[in-house]
Amino acid sequence: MLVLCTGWAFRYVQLSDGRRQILRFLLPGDVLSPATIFEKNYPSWVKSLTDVMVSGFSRSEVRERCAIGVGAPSAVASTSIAEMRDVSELATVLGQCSAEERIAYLLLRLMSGIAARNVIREHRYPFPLRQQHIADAVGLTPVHVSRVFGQFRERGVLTISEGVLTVFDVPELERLGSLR
Amino acid sequence: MLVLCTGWAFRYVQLSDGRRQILRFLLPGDVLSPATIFEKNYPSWVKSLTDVMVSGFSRSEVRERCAIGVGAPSAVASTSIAEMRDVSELATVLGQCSAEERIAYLLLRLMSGIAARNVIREHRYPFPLRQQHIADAVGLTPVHVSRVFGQFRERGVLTISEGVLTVFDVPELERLGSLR
DNA sequence: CGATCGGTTGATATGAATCAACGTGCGTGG
DNA sequence: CCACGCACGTTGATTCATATCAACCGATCG
Repeated sequence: MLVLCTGWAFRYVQLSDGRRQILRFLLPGDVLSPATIFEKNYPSWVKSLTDVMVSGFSRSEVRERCAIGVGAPSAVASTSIAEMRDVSELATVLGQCSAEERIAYLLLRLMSGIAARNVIREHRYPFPLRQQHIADAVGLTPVHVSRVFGQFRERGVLTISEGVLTVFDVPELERLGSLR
Repeated sequence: MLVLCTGWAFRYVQLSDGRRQILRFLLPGDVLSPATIFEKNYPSWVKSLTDVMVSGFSRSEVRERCAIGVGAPSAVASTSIAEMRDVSELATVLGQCSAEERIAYLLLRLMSGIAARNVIREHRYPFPLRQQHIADAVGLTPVHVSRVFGQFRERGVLTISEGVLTVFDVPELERLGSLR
């Protein structure tokens, strides 16, 4: 079982015709592929976005700690649950929401993840994603992602530049991106 | 923990503006909401499609059996894994695939589930879904679902009528609906 | 200095949504 | 038994959101 220690990465599915779906962006502390806790050969593709450090627990180690019971069982359970909830939400967003809503949703999810690990001032979030990543995560074209960001900029909702996401209008972003 | 004994049902997410995403169709033997095995208050909506029978295991019962270890731990693990895989696949299909591909995918998934529980002859599958359900599952409009079915019919791929799905051209359906 | 990458922008095409009408079967109440 | 309403599916016309194609720009890098 691998855990991301520093840097950004993402887990994804690759179709043979080149399309890919990014299922989750991984931040420090995230398990690369929670399903492998239960099943050894669960196929799962991960790529790094930035420089990255990873550390590993063996499955037997995890099982042992679960047996002893020092919080490991609940830790395993809660990351599995979080995983389930996240993917279900993603499916819901992809099935039901417009381009704007999808992107807003993704940004909010990322923001809360980033904020949990960094001190955020003035709504400026470190943001290493390329528009291609966003496109692959929300099922849109990079050029359409660019257009949506253009609109967000014009409307004074947010900007991204030089690896920093700056949000001016959090309520508006939440209005669009929270699955009410 | 609730298990479906007879009949069809589905698990879904309801957004406050009326949109809903069907996450999974449930067939006999399926756990209504696997996440509740781990977390008591995991919110999860289920509706029945046909008349239905359900039976319940208490969480303590499950935990006990896991402790004794009569196959229960691996059963819990494998349904959780299957669940993860399914939702991830759904997200991938919703993010990357066209209307035809989405519907083909859904039908193939359902067919394998049905075939695992029934004797299927001449590719005729019992099929209680309304087009609205399909629409909510694959993120399309009911009228568009109707059009896609119309094309499938014209091309001699399949028909649905009177609660029976008949597939004439399985390879074509697989060409469209398997995430290669 | 040219090449490549990432993003932006415009023109156009296309897939799916929307709006609306219609048919059919079915249950319900008169 | 009939008439009506209603749910479900189909079909056509039109609109709208997003994709596609293409050109361009600035930064970065060998």
